Amino acid sequence: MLPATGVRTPRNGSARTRLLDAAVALIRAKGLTATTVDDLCAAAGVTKGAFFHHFDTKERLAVAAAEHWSETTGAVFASAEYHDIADPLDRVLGYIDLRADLIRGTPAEFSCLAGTMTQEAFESSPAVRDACAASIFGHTATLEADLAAAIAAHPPAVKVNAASLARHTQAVLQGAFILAKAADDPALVLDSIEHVRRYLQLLFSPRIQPPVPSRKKRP
Amino acid sequence: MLPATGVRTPRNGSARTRLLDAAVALIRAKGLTATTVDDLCAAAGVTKGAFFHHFDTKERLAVAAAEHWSETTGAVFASAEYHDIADPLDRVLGYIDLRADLIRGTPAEFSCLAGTMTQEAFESSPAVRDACAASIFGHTATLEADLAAAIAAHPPAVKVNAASLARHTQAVLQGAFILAKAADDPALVLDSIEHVRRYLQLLFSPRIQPPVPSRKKRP
DNA sequence: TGCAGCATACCAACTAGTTGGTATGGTTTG
DNA sequence: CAAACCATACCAACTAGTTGGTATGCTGCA
Repeated sequence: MLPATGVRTPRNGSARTRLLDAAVALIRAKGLTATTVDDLCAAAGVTKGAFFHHFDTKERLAVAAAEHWSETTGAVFASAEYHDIADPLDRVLGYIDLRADLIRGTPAEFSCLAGTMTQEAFESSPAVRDACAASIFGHTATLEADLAAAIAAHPPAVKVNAASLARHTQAVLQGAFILAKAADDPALVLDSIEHVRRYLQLLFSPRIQPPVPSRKKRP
Repeated sequence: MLPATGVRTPRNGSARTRLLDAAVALIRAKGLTATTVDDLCAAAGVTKGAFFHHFDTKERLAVAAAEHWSETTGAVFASAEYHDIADPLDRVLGYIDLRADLIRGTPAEFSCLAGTMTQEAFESSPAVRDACAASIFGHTATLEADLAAAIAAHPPAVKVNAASLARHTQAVLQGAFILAKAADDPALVLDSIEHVRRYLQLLFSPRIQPPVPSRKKRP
């Protein structure tokens, strides 16, 4: 017989997962500090006892939320179709186009949890800051491989670094999220995505007189 | 004789200005919500009575801080030397280089107050969000004129919009601030600045076979 | 003398975190 | 196999401290 207590679902990790999902949603909308433990409990449909059973402190929850965020978004990109594209540059552009496709709904729905939390935690909470950094730079790492391959396959006229380029794409997205929030207009994100896309195309497209490498070592 | 009460300086707007300066510093470091009224009063060396004499609510202070930020930073850019450069594209690049020069100290010292506050206020406080938007897009407006002139003087192969390009440069900066905060490394900002700089150069540099305008109107 | 520009003292509501307890399912032991 | 034992998951009520905000009074200047 099922107990009449309602929400009770003593299944493994139910309350924990609900709290993490609530954290992602609330922190993206209101920020970390403004999201109270009571807010989180109400949104997840659990009590404070449950909260502090799973997380020692609110800070620990924030760290766990960043990890949760990395896992869920990581899964989305890992299973995306652009990986199947043969040319590495096209793969990178496929990634860019995917990012554009994901801009739907309100800023709170498409913006980055890690980027949002970083602003509030970078000076006051090293643990949260590091978790955010792991999320952001863990993501750039997935792009970096394709960019390195693109550089090898289509050497740009200018010397560029794959890691730096990967980080730049993330910076553009993070910044575009801020402008979109300020203007309350998701279209601004698409604009900036178009600009990085063009930057990559210009960078990798053959230029006037590509400086033919003299190849002294092996004639 | 100076009163023994110490900090008393009843000069015009003294407490108000000190509160605004404190707000800029504290909010950039800790965020808006985490910065308490008591924090602000302590940093400014005034009491709560003074605070609420000048600002009805904490939200009003945040709005005033955004305006204060616009004024002080606006003055810096308005008096900058890059305006003297003849060529509009070089003027834009001069602006970019100035932004790079301004990256000194910690992220809390060089990052943007408006961008930081936007993240926390965009859903919960329209007044603050609008003040941040005014600050950010007011700044892009100053760049937009030079970009429009650059487009006219050096027509890019691809059709680009001056306003969109101006916003993109801000997005890059805002996003780079976030990455710098996450990694605790100001150099990441310089990296991204270098990328936008190169984007602009590639965009405006003559391409392979610049599509000669047919000029039907005036032969 | 009136009023801008503060200071002091205070408060109600909220905050993160605690306490003591219950329900449930698995594991050990007689 | 069942009773005893125990760990996990959760809950309701409480607390010490903090928060934004208020009420009221003082003080130097125009």
